Amino acid sequence: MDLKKLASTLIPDNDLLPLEEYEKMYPERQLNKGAEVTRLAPSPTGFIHLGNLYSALADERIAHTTDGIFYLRIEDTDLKRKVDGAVESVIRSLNYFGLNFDEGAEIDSPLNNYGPYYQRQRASIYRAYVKDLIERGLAYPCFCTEDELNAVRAEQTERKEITGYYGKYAKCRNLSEQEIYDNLAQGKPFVIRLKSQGSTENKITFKDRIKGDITVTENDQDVVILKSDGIPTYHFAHAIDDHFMHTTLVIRGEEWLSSLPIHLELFKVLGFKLPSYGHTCSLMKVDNGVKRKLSKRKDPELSLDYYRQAGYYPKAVVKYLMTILNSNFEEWERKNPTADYRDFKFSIDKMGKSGALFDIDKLNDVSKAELATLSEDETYAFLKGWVDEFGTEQDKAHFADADYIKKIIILICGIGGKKRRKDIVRAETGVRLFDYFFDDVFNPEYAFRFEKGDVTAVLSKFAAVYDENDDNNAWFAKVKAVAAEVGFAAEMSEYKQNPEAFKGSVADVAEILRIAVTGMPNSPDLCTVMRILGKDRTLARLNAAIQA
RNA sequence: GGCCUUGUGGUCAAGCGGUUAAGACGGAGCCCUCUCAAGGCUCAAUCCCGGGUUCGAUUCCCGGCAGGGUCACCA
Repeated sequence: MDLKKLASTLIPDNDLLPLEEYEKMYPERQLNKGAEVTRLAPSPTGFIHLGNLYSALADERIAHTTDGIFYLRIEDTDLKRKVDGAVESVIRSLNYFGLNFDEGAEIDSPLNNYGPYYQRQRASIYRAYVKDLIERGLAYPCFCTEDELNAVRAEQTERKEITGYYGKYAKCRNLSEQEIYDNLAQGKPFVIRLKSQGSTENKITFKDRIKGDITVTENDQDVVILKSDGIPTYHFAHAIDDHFMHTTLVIRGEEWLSSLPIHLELFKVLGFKLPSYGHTCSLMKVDNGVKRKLSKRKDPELSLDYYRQAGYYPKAVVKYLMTILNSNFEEWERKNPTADYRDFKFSIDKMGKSGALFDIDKLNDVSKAELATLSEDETYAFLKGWVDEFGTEQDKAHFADADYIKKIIILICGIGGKKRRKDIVRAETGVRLFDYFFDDVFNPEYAFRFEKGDVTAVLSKFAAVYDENDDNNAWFAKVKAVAAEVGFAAEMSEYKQNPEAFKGSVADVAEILRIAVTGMPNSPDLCTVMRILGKDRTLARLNAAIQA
């Protein structure tokens, strides 16, 4: 068979360059020894999720801790799944979480020498190599229809055989020259398949950077490398792109492990050096007692927007992911409490081999700890940002008064005290902590645990002596005095020794005041709350509670 | 089902033939205290099962069992 003729019939393109030219166009990168080139290669199908961020973080950390390159390539070979704006969304999302690309699609960078970074724009490179494979007898056209393929698969399943296009099932593999040209003449659509040289008899031990040694069999499937629309499949594009873009380390989800044999064969027949691979395990969750992979459809917590809406501090999400990615990260952080997480020596060897359950409790803990490191200005800026986007109209109005809000932040976060408070876990719930400082949303439930007469006595007696200029000691002395007057123990120690002798304790008196002023039995330092509210509103609330 | 892969407290996990089997989150309790939060202290809780190998297995081997992944002209 005249393979040269077949190749130019199948791939008639006249804009293809000799293969050496492509090699020259994409020379070796000039990087330091040990520098890793990693990439995020999403399909523009929609929005990036937590799983993507998880592996992107590994990519980004590895590249940037080795003085390497982290780039963005768009795998848009499936036109059916393209969504407008997806690329910008990916970049924006990653930036929001503090990850930046050095190079790639839609990235403004002088390093963009390995593009185009959209696969659809790289068609001629792929086609040149497919053509070469055909000429070398390593690829062939296949005219099988979808129905035929489905029928074969059904038959294979029936007989409990391995499904796919291989061996005796590879009908078009041995088509005669005449049959091929007849089919072509009839205008039948075709795909190009790899003529696999492998055999499942042969085992290959492969070293994965995350999973360690993995035993796989050689590929024997005549996989499609060029689809009928002339665009390559993922497998082929992966081999070509990661070769020419000089990716040194491919980090991707473990769902790719099963197609690794295909990639191994592709790199081999193409004569390319194999990059190293690290297959990450998926984030899991427990659903009805069953552990399963986090799903885009079923699990809102997989969406990155979920975290933005819930008001998680972006760096907290990243740090949480770091704790799963490298379990020694937390220990390092305890030893270096003020260091930037980027100073941590990220190591691919420390990455876990099995899928971690997504743990919202842990995230919450990381998040509140992270928020507790911010100044009042930073806290204000963060909460304000959330309020502007997701808050109610009242929230927006409240947060317009920066000075007032900052006073509350200093109280709620314990800024300036010995120990920071960690009341704010995330903005969505944290903003609610401000509500009782605003009359328009203050809506107390007076759940007093004492007799009306005692409550009224406490409230009115305290109102009579309250002075907003009192410091905490003076203030508390007055609370104690009121307690004593109404038959409550002024000292906790006295009360504990002899509880029956009193109606309650000074703590209960404080509770009554607190409920009247904040509407809740718990709050941060009441004295400060009153001072922030100011004398008039404090007294008004005290009186309102008496009336109620 | 075939193939690949994983299996240490509820969760994330150190551990690499001999350990009282770290630590963190979560839980319980105590202390502190005007409540809450924070903080300090304490407690409960783990090596999937069965065979080997070995003086000795959580660690090595084999077999079960259980989980996960994957079997497209999607990536």
